[in-house]
Amino acid sequence: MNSEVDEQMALISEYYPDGIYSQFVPEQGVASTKPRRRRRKNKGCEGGDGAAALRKRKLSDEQVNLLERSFGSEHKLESERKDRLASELGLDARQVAVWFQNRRARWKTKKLEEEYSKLKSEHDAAVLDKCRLQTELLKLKEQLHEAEKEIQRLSDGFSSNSPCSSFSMEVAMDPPQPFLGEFGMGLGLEHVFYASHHDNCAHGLMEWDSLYYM
Amino acid sequence: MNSEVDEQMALISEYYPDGIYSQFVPEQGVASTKPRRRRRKNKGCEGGDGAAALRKRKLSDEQVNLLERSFGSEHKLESERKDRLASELGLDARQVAVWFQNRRARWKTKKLEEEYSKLKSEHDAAVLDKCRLQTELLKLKEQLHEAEKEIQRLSDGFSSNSPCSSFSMEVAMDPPQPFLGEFGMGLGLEHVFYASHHDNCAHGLMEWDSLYYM
DNA sequence: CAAGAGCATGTAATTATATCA
DNA sequence: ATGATATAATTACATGCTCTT
Repeated sequence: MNSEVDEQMALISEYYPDGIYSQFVPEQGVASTKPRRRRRKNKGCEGGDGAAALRKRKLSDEQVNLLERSFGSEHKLESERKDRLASELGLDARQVAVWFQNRRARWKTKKLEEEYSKLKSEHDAAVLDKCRLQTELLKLKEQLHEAEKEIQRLSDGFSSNSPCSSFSMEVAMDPPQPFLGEFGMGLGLEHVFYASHHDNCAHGLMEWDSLYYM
Repeated sequence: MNSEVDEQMALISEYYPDGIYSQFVPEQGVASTKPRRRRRKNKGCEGGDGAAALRKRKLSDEQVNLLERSFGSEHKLESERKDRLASELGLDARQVAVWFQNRRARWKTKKLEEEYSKLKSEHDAAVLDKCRLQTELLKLKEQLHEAEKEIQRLSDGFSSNSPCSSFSMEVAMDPPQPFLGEFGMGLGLEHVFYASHHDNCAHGLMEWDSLYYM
């Protein structure tokens, strides 16, 4: 019922005459100084089948499965493994190499996404923690203030002073002390600063969606 | 001296016989459930040039520039703009659409990387902040403790009690109070938890590099 | 030094699916 | 529902880099 009319339309796509790569690009006048071509093995038209050099897209599930398993055990691909896989799968060694390159790229992207999610949740937790700490801090300062008043009251109200007490009165009013010197700095991504993003509470809880159009 | 020879290369690569699309995918005996394909315009042979059906990879700088500018002003692409661009550039409307699709994908990836960097620095700053707060908190608790002792000493040493003082003695010993209920939850990426990663200080300052093989 | 292999990255195109007017 | 557009995933290719022979 799903409008899947499969009337013939051919998915081929590419055809390598294997001798035609004419250099002329008719329009699009560019200098085209040198037609130097690199590394263009005999790929394509002498593979195994007499069927003339048809690109075949979409590897089969089995092929993908094996490739995937192989990738799972090791991302790198040495010649030997490549050739073995190629013959096992009935593919070009070139295709196997390309597949691995693309797979690595995909893996990297996915990994970045995962890391982003992880970092995001950690960050949110940290921000919440900061909130909690700040609240607690405020409460403590208040209590300390009360305590000081109490002390003042007690020591003033009765005698003039109380000996053997080295209690200092300058509490709870210390400046925020800079503290951020050098740390694990400047190694990973290019521009990772410790810029004080002055994120007080209630900040930094947005979702990855909105920043699409920016 | 910077290997920036702009020899542009002019390589074509693909050749659409534009009538030959045989469907058979010779070897690779897989089930190949359905060869269904979609939408195969008459592309290629009606562009502007009389040169029959040559696919050229690598759009020219001018073409890319215009596309890029257009993309810059708006990521979406309506029919009208697409057709206009296509004719201005001497490209297929299909190619313009494809270019925009790919461009959006690229943009998204880049954006993710940027967001990761940004989030990372914010996170690091937050962790440092937490450290600072915890230090401060400890110090305050200590001071408060001292104050309590002082109060104890004062109120015990002299009279029995002091009136009009509602000072409570159970300070600085409050439990960490859970606090994380529901918040800005479950909207962006799939799995963003508020899992308490029990990250006390000195944690969470790693770089994006190591997690390659994991 | 040149040639070649492997790899990362960028780009073009295809396939598949979902969505919307 | 039919067609156009969007996204996501794939396949392939080009190119520049590094390292090795």
